[in-house]
Amino acid sequence: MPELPEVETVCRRLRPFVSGKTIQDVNVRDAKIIRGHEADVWVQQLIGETMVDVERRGKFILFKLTNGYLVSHLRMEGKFFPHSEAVDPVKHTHVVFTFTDGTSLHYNDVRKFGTMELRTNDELFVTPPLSLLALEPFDPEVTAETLHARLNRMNVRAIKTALLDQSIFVGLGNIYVDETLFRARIHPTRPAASLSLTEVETVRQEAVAVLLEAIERGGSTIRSYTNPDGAAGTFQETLYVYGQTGEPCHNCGRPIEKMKLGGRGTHYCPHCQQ
DNA sequence: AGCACTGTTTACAT
DNA sequence: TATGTAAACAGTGC
Repeated sequence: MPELPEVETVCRRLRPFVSGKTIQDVNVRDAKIIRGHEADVWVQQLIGETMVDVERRGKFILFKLTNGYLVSHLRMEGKFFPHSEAVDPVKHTHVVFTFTDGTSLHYNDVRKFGTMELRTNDELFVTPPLSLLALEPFDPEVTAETLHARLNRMNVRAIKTALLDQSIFVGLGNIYVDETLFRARIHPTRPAASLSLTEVETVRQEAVAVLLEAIERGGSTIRSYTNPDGAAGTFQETLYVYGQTGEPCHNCGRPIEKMKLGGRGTHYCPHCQQ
């Protein structure tokens, strides 16, 4: 489901809801979601903790606790739903946080790919998964020079595959990487090492622009994504290539094509992206 | 009915 | 080491 803009939207919604709330109980209905601890041990560590803030790093949600962090990744279908009144869990509700004020936070995940794990303050950024991430895409230290140098070290890897690698560039997923490469007019199969410094700068700028515009629009709802209020995003209305197979290209009018690259559906304009 | 597809990541084989 | 493939799971659409 979510790429960086969707995760940012979720964090913005959850922040005012959970901040300052103390965890009274946690009901783990499917332990598969919990990583690093047995579920009962994990629950005991959380009870009594107060959620101080909600932060985002890449596509990860960081619930800042009185002691340490709860790190969560939604993967394909994970969703957090805040509830002000008691609500019964539904079929795909796997974790329920109940706060001392009677409100609750439900984690639903149809495919059960999502994860939650605890980290101490000291561990947070020096242990996986966060230690494996490149800098945030909006960080001024992410420059064409550093990115170009990194991409140049690769042998045959396609630029799309490289940009999806969160250790190289953070935040893009399958929708936004296709949109980025269309806007940059770069073919997704171009070897990453073949891009000039100028082309890398164009890609970087377009990636940042796409991510920021998508955040502005509350993300993209293609099939199942909603924000924690159940509302859809609107960025899907402005997609140029993702899911636009056969539709006319906004630049040249020729049909958008779809191919398979690295196991992912890949949308592009064969004329505008040479 | 059965197969291919899905917004992610990573374990494993080569 | 780096890269490609399969797998985790459930649902949808052809």
